[in-house]
Amino acid sequence: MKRGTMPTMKDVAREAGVALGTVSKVFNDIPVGESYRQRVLDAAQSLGYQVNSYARGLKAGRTGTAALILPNAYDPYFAALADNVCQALARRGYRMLLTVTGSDPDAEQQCIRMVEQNKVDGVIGLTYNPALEISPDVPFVSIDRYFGPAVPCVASDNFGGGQLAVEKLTELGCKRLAFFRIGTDVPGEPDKRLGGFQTTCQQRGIEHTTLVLNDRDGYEPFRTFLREHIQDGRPEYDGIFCNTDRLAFYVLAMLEDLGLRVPEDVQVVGFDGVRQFGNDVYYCSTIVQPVAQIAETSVDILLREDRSDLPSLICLPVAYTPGGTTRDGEHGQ
Amino acid sequence: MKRGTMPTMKDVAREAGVALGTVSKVFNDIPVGESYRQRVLDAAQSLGYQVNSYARGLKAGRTGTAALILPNAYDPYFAALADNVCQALARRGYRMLLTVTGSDPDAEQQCIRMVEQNKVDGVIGLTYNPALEISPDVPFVSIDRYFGPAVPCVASDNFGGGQLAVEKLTELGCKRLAFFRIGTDVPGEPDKRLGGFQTTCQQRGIEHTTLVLNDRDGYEPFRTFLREHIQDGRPEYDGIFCNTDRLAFYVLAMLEDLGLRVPEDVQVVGFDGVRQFGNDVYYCSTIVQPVAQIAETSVDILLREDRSDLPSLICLPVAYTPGGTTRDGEHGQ
DNA sequence: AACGATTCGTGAAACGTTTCACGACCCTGT
DNA sequence: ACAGGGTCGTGAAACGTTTCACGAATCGTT
Repeated sequence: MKRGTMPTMKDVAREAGVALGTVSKVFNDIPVGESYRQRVLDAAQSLGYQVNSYARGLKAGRTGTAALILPNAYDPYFAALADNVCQALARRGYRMLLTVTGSDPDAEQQCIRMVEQNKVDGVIGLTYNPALEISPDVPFVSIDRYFGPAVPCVASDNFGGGQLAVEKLTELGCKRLAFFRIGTDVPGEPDKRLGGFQTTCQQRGIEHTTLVLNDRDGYEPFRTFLREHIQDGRPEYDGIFCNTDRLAFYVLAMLEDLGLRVPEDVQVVGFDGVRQFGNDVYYCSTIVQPVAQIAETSVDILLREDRSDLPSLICLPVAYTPGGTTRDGEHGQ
Repeated sequence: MKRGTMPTMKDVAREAGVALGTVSKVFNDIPVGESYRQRVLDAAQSLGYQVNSYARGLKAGRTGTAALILPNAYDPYFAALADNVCQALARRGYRMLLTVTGSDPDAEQQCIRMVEQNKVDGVIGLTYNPALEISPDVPFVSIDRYFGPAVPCVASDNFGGGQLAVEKLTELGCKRLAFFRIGTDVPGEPDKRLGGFQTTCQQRGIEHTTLVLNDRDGYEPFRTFLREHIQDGRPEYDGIFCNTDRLAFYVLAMLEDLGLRVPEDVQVVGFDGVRQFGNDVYYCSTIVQPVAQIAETSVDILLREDRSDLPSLICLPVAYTPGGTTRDGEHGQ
């Protein structure tokens, strides 16, 4: 970056014949006489002046940048989040610093530090690290993970999602339901999907079971479960609610391997709302998380002026969407 | 962000009993006597000092941040790019500013401006905007789009990819090949996929045709083409090379609708290497772009010290990967 | 017509770094 | 023992903004 070549506020002030402070005011939307404002704008235009946001950041403390911390950026749900948060921030004139941590606790903590050190105006984080230290110096909004009343958390209505899944599977005629889940056991909001499932099943007297695995168990126990629960060529559990779409895909594959037909023999519902390439077609029936709303709300809370009375948990409504790929009726739901 | 609460270099200097400049040197890896260095480090540790990168950015001109500009972040290829670029930058101690433009030319130009104004150290851009003005003040690396000899471009070997697709389809026994493409006609590197396809077909005397559509045409012409090229229940073109995986998915769906079997009746190869959730399973047979290498190389060139003799175009090797979903053998290839 | 209140542009100080000319100190060679 | 050269820590100046106390100008009131 060539230096000395960029015009500064001082140059603009000289060109416009006004004081330095006046120029500053113009670029900070502080009321200034219209004729002055115009002169400054013209001068800035002709000089090609642009505010140096590092000088601004240094002096004013606000930098116009917020950070988003994600485990990774390739998972479709996270990618959608990154996209929407970026747009929501841009709409408010903010830039987005994206950091992927690989879910490594050290890396995450390091990222938070980097971010503090970088003096971003705020941090939105989706992290499963239970021991994460969040500096009280930087506004923080957590997604999908409740850190306690002091840290605002935005999440889907995971409990309601579990409930919805049960309702839909029931509507589709399923009699016996199974809940599948794999993943690190962390105190995140997504845990509540199980709660919603169980509670609703119990309330309605629906036969059900759950199979919750750790990451290290791998997916095979699901296959074993499915294989061992076939009677007379038909599955004992005719409705399967998977904790994520990803798991749902595996389950669909396993069912096919086992010769079970979807949806004739068994119905499958996932969670997340992973779409094909951003259009409105979903790979499988799923509880869709309102990603755009999550992003918008998080940004909204993050940038709120009055930080004295922030909500501690915001649950956004999910929706059931039948799967329909372009391969019409493939999953049949 | 509370102010006045953060310790500064001056505080560290006082605490350590050294001069301001010495502290600065320690944090810039400029040689300093070991005893001094240790004293500074200890003092910084005990005060919880962190370099204020906005002050650094202001004074030194380097900010430790690079920007990545993408049309969006949800497309799997772009998402993978964002992920890998972020990691590559992090490995070098840089942060990544991500901006999504929605491919709107104005937005893109606006982003470039914002980014200049933000004084990032460099910009990596994937943009199809032919009229984009790139400021010579900021180091720029283009991905997938050749702007001329003055702007370094990193891309997959798209021509080679086209060639590879023809070779693989031929190996699989295909006799007549079709190339499908949809998307804005821009002078990007991906154009060369067509060139590689055609050239190779001609060289080897393989019967072939191409069907290139504009975005506004939609996908239906492909369906029409496929329907009109069936004879005796078998497709006249038994090998289809699609410009992107996305298109390949549509084509697979259309083939199924038309009652044509993959791979018995017709083989399909896509381009990009879209994976399921970051593991090594691909949805369909495809020419895989080396995303990690593209990211690494782009960052490498962007941050190169000596900017006097930069390459103008770097093509990275692609690989053919048979599709295999977890739904074993679904696409059969 | 004169005075107080209000509005609004002014310019210097400060933000926390990096950089660089300077000088203190030490080592070597005669 | 002294001069010359080299090493290395020092501290002031500068980076481009924002902020704020100040004073000039304007307006309304008595």
